[in-house]
Amino acid sequence: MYATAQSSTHRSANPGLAGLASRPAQSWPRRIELLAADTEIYAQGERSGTLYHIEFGAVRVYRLLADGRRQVVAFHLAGETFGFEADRSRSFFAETTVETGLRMMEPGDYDQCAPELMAAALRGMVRAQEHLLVVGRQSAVEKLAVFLLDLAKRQGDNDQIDLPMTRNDIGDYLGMTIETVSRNLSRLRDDGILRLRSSRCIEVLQPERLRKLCQ
Amino acid sequence: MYATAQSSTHRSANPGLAGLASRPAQSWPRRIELLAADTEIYAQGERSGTLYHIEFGAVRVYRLLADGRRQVVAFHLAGETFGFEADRSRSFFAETTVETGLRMMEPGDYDQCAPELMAAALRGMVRAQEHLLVVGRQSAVEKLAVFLLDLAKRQGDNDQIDLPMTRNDIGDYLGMTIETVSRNLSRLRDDGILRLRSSRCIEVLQPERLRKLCQ
DNA sequence: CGCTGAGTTGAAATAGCTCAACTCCTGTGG
DNA sequence: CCACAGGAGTTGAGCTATTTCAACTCAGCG
Repeated sequence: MYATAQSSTHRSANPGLAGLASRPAQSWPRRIELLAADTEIYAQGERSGTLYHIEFGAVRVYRLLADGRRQVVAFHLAGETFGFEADRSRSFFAETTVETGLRMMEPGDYDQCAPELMAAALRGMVRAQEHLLVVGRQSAVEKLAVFLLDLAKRQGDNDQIDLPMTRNDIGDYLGMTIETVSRNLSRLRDDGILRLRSSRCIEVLQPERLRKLCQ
Repeated sequence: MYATAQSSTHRSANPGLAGLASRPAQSWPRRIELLAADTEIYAQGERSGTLYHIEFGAVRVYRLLADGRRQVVAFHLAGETFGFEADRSRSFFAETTVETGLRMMEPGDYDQCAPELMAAALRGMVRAQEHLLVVGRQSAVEKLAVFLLDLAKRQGDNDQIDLPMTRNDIGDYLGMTIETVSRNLSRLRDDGILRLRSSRCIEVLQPERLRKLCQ
């Protein structure tokens, strides 16, 4: 299931920019684990502790309700670190969304409490709370606009956006159905704001108008 | 605007139980600042750093959109600590929802990085992400059930729940309108699950049925 | 005792959901 | 290299939960 890798598709242009702090390279092991798309990294209830640094690819972190409804609480892209938990056991599931290269780190003890870990944890909290505003208080188009601009920024502010996840993932991240995602992307396309190069690649034609949609 | 206090209404029965870790008493100053209801504690953009420990009362932490839509990202009750930020400046607003007693602490430097602060920050992140599931993926009744059970637990699992906030606050916390909050509370009352003793006090008549609603 | 803000209830409007049909990739095997 | 199968995405039509707008009640307070 694992293999050591040095190349893959879906590589992000700009590691280090993104959400959670990137860490000094020497503290991460050399070895990169290559995981296929849709591979489980950890599951709710498992013992927590291990942190992960994404070399390339993307990861969804999510939670489930009993009846299968799913909320993706975060996507993590190349250059980002994830796996922080408050407890000894995982509160969430983590899976790759595309072929992904990971470095793993056993932080020994959280109480060692490196400042960078603290910073990353705090950033994770703020990101989650900002996401709450989007999910709770914005309309479908607004949600998509925020999502796309966030992705664009994390990929180095190209007007070409790579979507390393399905419409289903996006829907479960933004709290809406796959059909609503699709319809509203089409709407943004019809308005001349986006061009849908392929289902996994979007070109932003009018960034200002997209930005205006975020409020 | 401030005064030193030793008593107030809306005191929570069970400090220390709640969301963010309570800290060793000696690290907090003796002095309690008394704030009236709806008093600003800090605003978005202000310099961050200060942490707050709630002696009694309640606080809402929220974010605004340009057009005034509001998302309450967290309520904090007696015994809880709040004020963590990832940045040098505040990402959120914090206000009292009722008359509240606070102790303030300048943590000098976050990089000192006490393990308890790390733990509290991580719990904050997990709470926010769990809240995301509720806001993004649950129906109005389900949201209210989760909200009430959470409040009950934090108040010591009485079947009497004190609501130290308005319907507006609740709606902005759960991502719904004040009318939907009201209608669904009435519905739970009509179903015999709740008794609305007053607009700020709810008695849970059938906890199991309420729990079942959460999925 | 009446005023005011909070909460409740009703009716109509609507954004997003559900169900269903259809298209379009993509990748696999002949 | 092509054909075809299956999954992912799109589009349509009708439905429904929630919102919006409005009227009304109630509790607390000067």
